[in-house]
Amino acid sequence: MARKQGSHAEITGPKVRQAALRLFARHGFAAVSMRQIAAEVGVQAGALYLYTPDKQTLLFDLMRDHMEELLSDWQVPEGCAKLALEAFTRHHIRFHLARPELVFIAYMELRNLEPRNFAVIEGLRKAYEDQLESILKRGVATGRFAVPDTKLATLAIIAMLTGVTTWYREGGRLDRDAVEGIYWDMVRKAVAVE
Amino acid sequence: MARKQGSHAEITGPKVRQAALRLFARHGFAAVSMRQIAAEVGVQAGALYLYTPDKQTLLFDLMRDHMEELLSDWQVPEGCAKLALEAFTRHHIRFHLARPELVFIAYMELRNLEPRNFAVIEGLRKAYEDQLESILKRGVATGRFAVPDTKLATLAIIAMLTGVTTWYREGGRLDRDAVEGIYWDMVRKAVAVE
DNA sequence: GTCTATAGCGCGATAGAC
DNA sequence: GTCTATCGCGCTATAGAC
Repeated sequence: MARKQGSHAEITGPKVRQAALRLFARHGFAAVSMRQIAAEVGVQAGALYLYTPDKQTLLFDLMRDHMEELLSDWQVPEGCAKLALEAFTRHHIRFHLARPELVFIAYMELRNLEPRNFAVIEGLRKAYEDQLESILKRGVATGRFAVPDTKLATLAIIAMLTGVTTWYREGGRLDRDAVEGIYWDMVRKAVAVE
Repeated sequence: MARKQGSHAEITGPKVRQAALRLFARHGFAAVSMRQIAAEVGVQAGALYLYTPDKQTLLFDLMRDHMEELLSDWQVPEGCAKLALEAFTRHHIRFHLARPELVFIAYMELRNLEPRNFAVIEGLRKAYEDQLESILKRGVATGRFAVPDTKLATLAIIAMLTGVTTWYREGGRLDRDAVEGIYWDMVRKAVAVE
């Protein structure tokens, strides 16, 4: 397919999303201007509107794609609930450490979504929580786990695991495998039958 | 002390802080304008500057006062590490559930602080984390707790407990005491010697 | 596809009347 | 202590040249 001089749509589109991702994560959606994003990409502000209808959609697309990838990347293992819980724990940490900026945005910018967009993201988030809760329920039903309230335990575990993104830094004291192991140890014990 | 007609400094000052608290928590610091705050208080935008030098200070004062109260409200119990950990857990949940808006702001608006203000808040946050870590270290030293890494466990526990503010609603399925008990059960088991 | 220019608006903060 | 008025600026989004 022929390409006009100065035409870089295939490159510039992703670069716009990438720049928005970095700046939203660093400064927050409301604090970032379209001019800043354009400067990061290396185009004029007006040119951004070739790649997104508006600033809100830029945010929503980042969050929706992130949540959909989180869900599609994960398959509940069938067998033993304990193995499923370990797989969930390790996958959650791996997935979140691999894309800290998206995680941060998906967590912090919910209130900047328009109501319709918010509902979509909340639905995806709920679906993800249900994955963990079903594992906990399974373990409780088979007597492998002891949790007083599966819904609350689901939220507590996800909060604990997601917190890893607030302090983990590449090249720090612990590598990713070590972090996974330590968190799994705490999760395992927290739901254990005494 | 005589009061001029139309003078309401003793009332308006706190109302400004209160309005800023509500609006920052709901929409985020960067998304809230001084005009919105003024409208909430029932004065004109210019009048706000009688009570704060600028918008940044309004945010910083809310966060600093919150963190200082969090610290001053808490005294580490001397004796048994397990009792100290239970006291910390229950106090953390009680304190956070009692002021969800301040908690939300202290957590979400760190990146909107100027560097000097950020350093102050980070210092207070670190001091609070140290309270919990010292309890965990004490328990590990006396063989009451088994945690592979006290620093990581500190952050994991705080993340888990603070997460309660994201879902707890007054008048919901569980009251505050029940929530405290359930979280304490998970924390207790997570650090337990097997 | 990207540019320049700009419409139309809201912002934080200040000045000065009352 | 609060008001009105305003400065100077930056914002999102669009129009139209190239």
